[in-house]
Amino acid sequence: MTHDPDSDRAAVSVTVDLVIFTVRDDELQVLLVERGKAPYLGQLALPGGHLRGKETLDDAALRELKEETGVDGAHLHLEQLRTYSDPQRDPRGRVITAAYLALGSNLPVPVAGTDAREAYWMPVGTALHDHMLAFDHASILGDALERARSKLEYTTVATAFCRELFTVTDLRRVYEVIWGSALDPSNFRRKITRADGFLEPTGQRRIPATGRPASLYRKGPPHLLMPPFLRSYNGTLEQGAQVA
Amino acid sequence: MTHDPDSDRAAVSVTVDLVIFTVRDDELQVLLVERGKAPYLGQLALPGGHLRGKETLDDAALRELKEETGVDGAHLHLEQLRTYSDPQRDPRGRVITAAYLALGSNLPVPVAGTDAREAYWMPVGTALHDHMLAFDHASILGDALERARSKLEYTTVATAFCRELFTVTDLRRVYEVIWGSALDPSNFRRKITRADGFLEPTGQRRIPATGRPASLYRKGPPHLLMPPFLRSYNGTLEQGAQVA
DNA sequence: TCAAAAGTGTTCTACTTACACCCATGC
DNA sequence: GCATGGGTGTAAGTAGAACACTTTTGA
Repeated sequence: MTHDPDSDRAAVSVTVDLVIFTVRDDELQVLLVERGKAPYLGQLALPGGHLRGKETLDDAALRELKEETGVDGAHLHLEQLRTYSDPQRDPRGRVITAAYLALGSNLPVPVAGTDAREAYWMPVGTALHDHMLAFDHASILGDALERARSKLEYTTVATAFCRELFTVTDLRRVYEVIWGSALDPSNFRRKITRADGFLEPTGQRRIPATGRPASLYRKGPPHLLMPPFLRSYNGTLEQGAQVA
Repeated sequence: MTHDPDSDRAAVSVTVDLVIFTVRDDELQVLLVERGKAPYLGQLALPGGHLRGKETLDDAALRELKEETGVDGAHLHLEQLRTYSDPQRDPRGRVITAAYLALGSNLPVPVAGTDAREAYWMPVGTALHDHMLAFDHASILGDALERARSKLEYTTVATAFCRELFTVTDLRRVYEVIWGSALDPSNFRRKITRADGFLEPTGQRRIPATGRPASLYRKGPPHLLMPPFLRSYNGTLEQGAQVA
């Protein structure tokens, strides 16, 4: 916010990139678009676009989300992830990008975007392989994945991946898919049904193909999980980016 | 990162603002500068400056930190907090700012900055009162405070507030000052001396004015605290910014 | 009656909490 | 000695992990 008239201020373009996660086919998938022009022509990239004159980054993220998925943002979780600013990240010039993380359920198979790009859902593991993504998007995607994983520990956002009505088992599958590990059904049920405000009972039930019907719940308001629901102890992992 | 040649791209200036925290006089204090020009002439603000052509935001944050405190960043913790982008946040025009959080110990009383601004350490509680800060800096400072508080739960960054050599009680005071609540000395000691890699014993001791000498430790490498060291249960607080 | 999934109960262990108590130093 | 802070021990309560067991449905 200050004040050095003699410094060489960068002429900067600002974009917003979206990491849109959903759970499909028992996998965590991310929405990617095929680039229609250079650089990285034909390669896959995160959806995104330029910040406009009168909007906040949040506005821009919501607008891009709507353009790419047709979803209006009311029923999904959207949060700012981090801003990426390597001067070399875009060969065309100085472009910094604010990355956003969006978590949703039941997101539509995307239609062609505004400039006729093809968009696809792809498993996150696949997208992270082999320099498949343009720019620094693999790095952004990696950060988003870690953020999603840890948010599942400390908050109730996992419900953002579920439909309007869902069972405890539906929610457990979200955790299992995103954490990549199996959870004990009994302990999971106890934990989250006790956590105040995580689930709202509806009294309705869902009859499965086979087996006992399951109670259906609605998501409660998003909040912190207290106590948190920790992944199994991995040892020592650095949390968050540190500069120095 | 994309691709709408016809959109009205914003002409944006990019700055970096620093929330530099230190513990002085048993209080959490933040470094503020007195603005030397309009807008908000004479008011207090977070130190910061414009992003330059060939640097990352991290580089810019380190540079500003050095300019404001003379500290070279090697001995403190620095991380990106969030980017603030309200179109009205700066009356001069479109300026978005990437806020950084810096945690340090024993930071010097700042000298006059490059453009002869006065800089002060001020208790965070005081700085948050009464619209004292320029721009949206009170909001940034509030976010930084919450980030610092929660990082103390999940990581070992609290040692960033301590000098080279410190006692368990020194570290406990950091937690008490930042969380604003008293902690049981016995349980605190057990918890953090067990946490692998939090503290490195030095074999040295410090003789206090009165009482038994205390063992001196050095900080271990920063990492996640597992299991975390949770603040006492506050109920339901929203963690992190959510857009929709 | 059987398979399958939902849901409950039980035991063991580990961690938190609260607090009593001992230790090492200066005065 | 005694005051002061450093440091250890311990018992009660709570939460997680593992897993046996019961319930409810369709076939």
